[in-house]
Amino acid sequence: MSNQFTSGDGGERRSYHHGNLKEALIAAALQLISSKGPAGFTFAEAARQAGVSPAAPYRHYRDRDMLMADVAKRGFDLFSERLEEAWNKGRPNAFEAMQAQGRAYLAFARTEPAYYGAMFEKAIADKDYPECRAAADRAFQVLRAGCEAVLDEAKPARKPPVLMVALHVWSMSHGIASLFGRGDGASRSVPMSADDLLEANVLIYLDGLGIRKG
Amino acid sequence: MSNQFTSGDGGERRSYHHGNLKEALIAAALQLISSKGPAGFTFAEAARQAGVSPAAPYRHYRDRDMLMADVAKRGFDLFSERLEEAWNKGRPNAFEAMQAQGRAYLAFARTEPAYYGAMFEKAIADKDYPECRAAADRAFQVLRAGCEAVLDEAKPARKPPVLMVALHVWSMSHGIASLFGRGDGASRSVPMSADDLLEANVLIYLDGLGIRKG
DNA sequence: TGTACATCAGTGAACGCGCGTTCACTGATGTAC
DNA sequence: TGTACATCAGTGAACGCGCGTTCACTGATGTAC
Repeated sequence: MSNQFTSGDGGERRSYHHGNLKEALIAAALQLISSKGPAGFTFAEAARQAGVSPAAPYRHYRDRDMLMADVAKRGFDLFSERLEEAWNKGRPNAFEAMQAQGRAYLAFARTEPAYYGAMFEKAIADKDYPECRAAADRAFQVLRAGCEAVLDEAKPARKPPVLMVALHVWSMSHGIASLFGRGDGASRSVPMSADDLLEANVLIYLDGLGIRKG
Repeated sequence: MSNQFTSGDGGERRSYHHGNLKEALIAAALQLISSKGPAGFTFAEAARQAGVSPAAPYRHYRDRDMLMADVAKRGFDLFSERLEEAWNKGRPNAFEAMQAQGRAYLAFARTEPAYYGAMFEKAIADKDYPECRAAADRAFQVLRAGCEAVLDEAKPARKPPVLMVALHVWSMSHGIASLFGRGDGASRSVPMSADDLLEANVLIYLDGLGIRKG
């Protein structure tokens, strides 16, 4: 199967078959979501942008929502990778690695607002898309594993439930990302960067758990 | 100006003039947003639900987004009221009052998902709607005042910047509300209530600031 | 108190548009022999 | 190596639909005198 799609975005094809339509649809969806929000993405326009008739996408996705769910699923997969990388197997130590993970969280929301929007603002119920949900769960497990390692390393006097800590870290990250750390212009302006805000929040929180740097 | 709108939802009018169309449009918008999300709300359907021709809303709002912004603005106003009530002038003490405010935050997101969606997920830039933005700022000031009172009451060894603390409290609340505490079914299921999660998060955070109950 | 009139808040028909989706179809590709 | 054929991945025309918005209009209301 030779790959005949062209490199540019305008993309006139040379052959009857596109050769890479699925990927092109995902790319178009991301571009549309990032410029007009998850609600502004349409099947028809994605097709147009991929240089293909409006019926073509149906060879690859059952309907519009299925494509949306696939975007979200891929977003979660990429998100997991980024968090995993940042975690870097807990080096140099769990405490530092967790800060890096927090920065990676915000970096993802900032640099991939389209994925982030598809993941958290898609107007479809993820219970109808098990693959998407599973990918989301995997991403959460990465966060959770990090929290567990931090607790194991620090051995605070009273060890809190790992799940609770992970949910807290997720909430703090997501709260800051959605209020102040979006790549698009929708974020409120405040006199601190989202990164600084999250780092401080997590540090104070860990302090409250009896965990200090070192 | 006699008020001739009928009590029921179906609402057949008796006269040529509606008498209360603006309010009816807001009500319809809320109902639509809560059942189909902010993106699922249309001007035409709001008119239909108010029992009025599709041209009528233009007597009250310049366009669809203007109505959306008004819903968000009213949401922020109501939100401010609820937070203010819960704060109850800092009684019995600032620490307790802040917990009550946290519960009120989640209660608002849970019982008024339509307002909450309009406030935080409307796909319009609030810089274009100064009244909406001003209402949002007022709501934040309520949160901020609460944080300031808590700091004043507790006088921790090192007093952190009030603005930072307020942003943290807002982020934690919003993070938990949007991930776990929506009124609609979109929330993930976790083995703790959103209320418990937020209370614990704030307590641990305050502890980290050197502020303890009492 | 009655009446003329300005203003307000609706009507309803129409417009152009883009959407999702379907259909019978066809060009290109890969494979069996 | 050549050929017949199944399958795959497109086309393009068409459909019904609901949307936002506009227009000239009209019924109801409030007010000046």
